[in-house]
Amino acid sequence: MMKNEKNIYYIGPNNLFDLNTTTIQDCVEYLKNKALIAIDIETTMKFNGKYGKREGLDPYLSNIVMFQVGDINRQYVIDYRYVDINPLKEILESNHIVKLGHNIKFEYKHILHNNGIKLNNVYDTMIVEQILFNGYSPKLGLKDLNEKYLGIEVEKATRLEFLTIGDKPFTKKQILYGAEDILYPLMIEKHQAEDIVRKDLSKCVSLEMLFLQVLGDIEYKGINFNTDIWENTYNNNKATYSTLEIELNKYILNSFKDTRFVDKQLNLFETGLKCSINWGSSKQVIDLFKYLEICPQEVSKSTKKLSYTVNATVVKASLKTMNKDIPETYKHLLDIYLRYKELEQCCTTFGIAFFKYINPITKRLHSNYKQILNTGRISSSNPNLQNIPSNDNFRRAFDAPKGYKIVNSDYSGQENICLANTSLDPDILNFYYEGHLDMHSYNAQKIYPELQELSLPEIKKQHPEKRQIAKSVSFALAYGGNGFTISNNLGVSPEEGENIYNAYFDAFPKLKLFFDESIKKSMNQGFIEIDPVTKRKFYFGDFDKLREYKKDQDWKRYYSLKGKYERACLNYIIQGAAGSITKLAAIFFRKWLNDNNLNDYIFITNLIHDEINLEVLENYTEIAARNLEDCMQRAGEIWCKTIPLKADAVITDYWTH
DNA sequence: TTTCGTGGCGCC
DNA sequence: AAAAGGCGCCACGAAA
Repeated sequence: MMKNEKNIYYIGPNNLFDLNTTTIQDCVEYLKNKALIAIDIETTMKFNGKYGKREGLDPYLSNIVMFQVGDINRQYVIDYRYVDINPLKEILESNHIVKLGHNIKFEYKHILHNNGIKLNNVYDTMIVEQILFNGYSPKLGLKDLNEKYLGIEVEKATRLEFLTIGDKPFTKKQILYGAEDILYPLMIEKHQAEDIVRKDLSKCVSLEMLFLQVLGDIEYKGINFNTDIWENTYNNNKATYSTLEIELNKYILNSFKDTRFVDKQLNLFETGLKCSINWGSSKQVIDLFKYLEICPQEVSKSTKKLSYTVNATVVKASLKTMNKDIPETYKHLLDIYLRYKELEQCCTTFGIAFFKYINPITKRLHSNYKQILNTGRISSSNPNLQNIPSNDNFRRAFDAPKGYKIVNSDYSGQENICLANTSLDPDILNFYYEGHLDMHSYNAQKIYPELQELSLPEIKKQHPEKRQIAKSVSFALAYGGNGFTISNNLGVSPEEGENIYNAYFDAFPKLKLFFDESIKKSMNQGFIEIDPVTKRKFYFGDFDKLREYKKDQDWKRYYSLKGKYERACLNYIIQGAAGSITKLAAIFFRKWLNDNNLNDYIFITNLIHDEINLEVLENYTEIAARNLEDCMQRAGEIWCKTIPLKADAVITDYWTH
């Protein structure tokens, strides 16, 4: 069905066109018994661009201008500036009527902000597209899907007109555009529906549609942020950082006066020498270290070539190996440089630049969450709240507002327990059955026969280096590493790396079998079934390329891509199950809040993969903590049937983890 | 001036 | 014949 003006009903003042006009009551009557309706809104800047690009997107900084709602036969275009949409409340909150949209988290937040209405039973064609074509890097814009499914080209200039529309009446073109924005997603849904069934992704879609509301709530509420504490941390770091920079400069001036690393200043006011190195530039520091013949090398992740590097881990390792061969003063230089680097990110990414993310209205941080990554996990941006340094100096700034407490809960050993449950390796299961806590010592004991007679605490105490090796080995292997990886990481011979690899899998033979079969299954079917509950999938989008490389005997590319896919086969099922579990836990918790009318007292403020954070009004902390743990454990039970997944909640004054 | 790729590093 | 998974943000520096 194509766009048809007869199907469009306008609700608002200024009936200037030959379009049907009607009332909000008629709209309610028409929609109230439908099973599926679509909604969309157009927004405008609220403060004339005072807050930059965010205006028009951020619910606190925008106004809704147009509100579109309808089904495939009839689309209502409402002038939100003049028409109260509250009569639609029951429909929007109904659990029986599906509200469909494209990126409907946007509508969810704006309608919540402007009308206090939380959309229920939502359905998002953008999220569905991601689920259906995960791995193919699908284009997700409504424009892209219109072209793909409907063969329709929609010009987007009209959308931009809304940003600055003010109180001007709609043009006919704008009204038609508004109607299209709900008609087309409804048509796209029909095309996607078959695919969902064919690919057995209904459960995944259901989970994500519920989880969408969780993210809507989190993004809208934001998280409390104490600028004084953050700034204090910054000032402390900055002072040391500057001191170290001066020390570095002095060192160069004293020791390398006549090199290209020192500029001679010849202006009238200053005479003397100046260190020309910008220590923040890895390129310039590499240049210096090469000159001193102390620059380590590493295979670059992007170019895959052996290149010089000042990566802190690599420099530290090289410092160890070079120890006797380099002058004391070089060691001193490297030492200062490493301390300087430690503070670099603290002063930039996690410095006062962070303040730009504070919402001018709420004074809180409202991160954007990307709902579905390849593995099924989520990501956070603007700001990224998933990579705040775990150091208290930073996390103290995420404290409780007055009258509130923070509740933090995380799964203990989430990915390890997922792996134990999917692989069912008896020796891993045994670790849990016997109630051990220290997985790395346990692994060390499995790898090294000489540790057989010791207890795990004894291993930790007497053989920390063997434990450390076991830790690094199990980490590498869970992500698809092999003997070569181990030898690289530990700086041992390839033979030794191979030995450790074999010792590890000799100790966990069922794990090896599970890994081998997972790879075989996925590589045969052309996709990874990421987890058995949602049946989320990752498709090998470049599978054709793989065949091509093989045909062309381009072995370099062939093995590179093949290896990448094989590693994904292992890693995605571990990360992915964990990701879905946390999503479901948050869904359960949101439901508990709704069922018990606790939405004004308890708020989810952040999700960090295996961790859920809340802000809770003081009287509700116990009940919130207990229920959060319960929701997390109930979600865990659905995936982890053999070894239970446990969550520990703490009630604190600031983010502690 | 803006845009883009890279190296580097924070988190799980 | 490659060689540990998933992200996002920063500064730099070259290209546009």
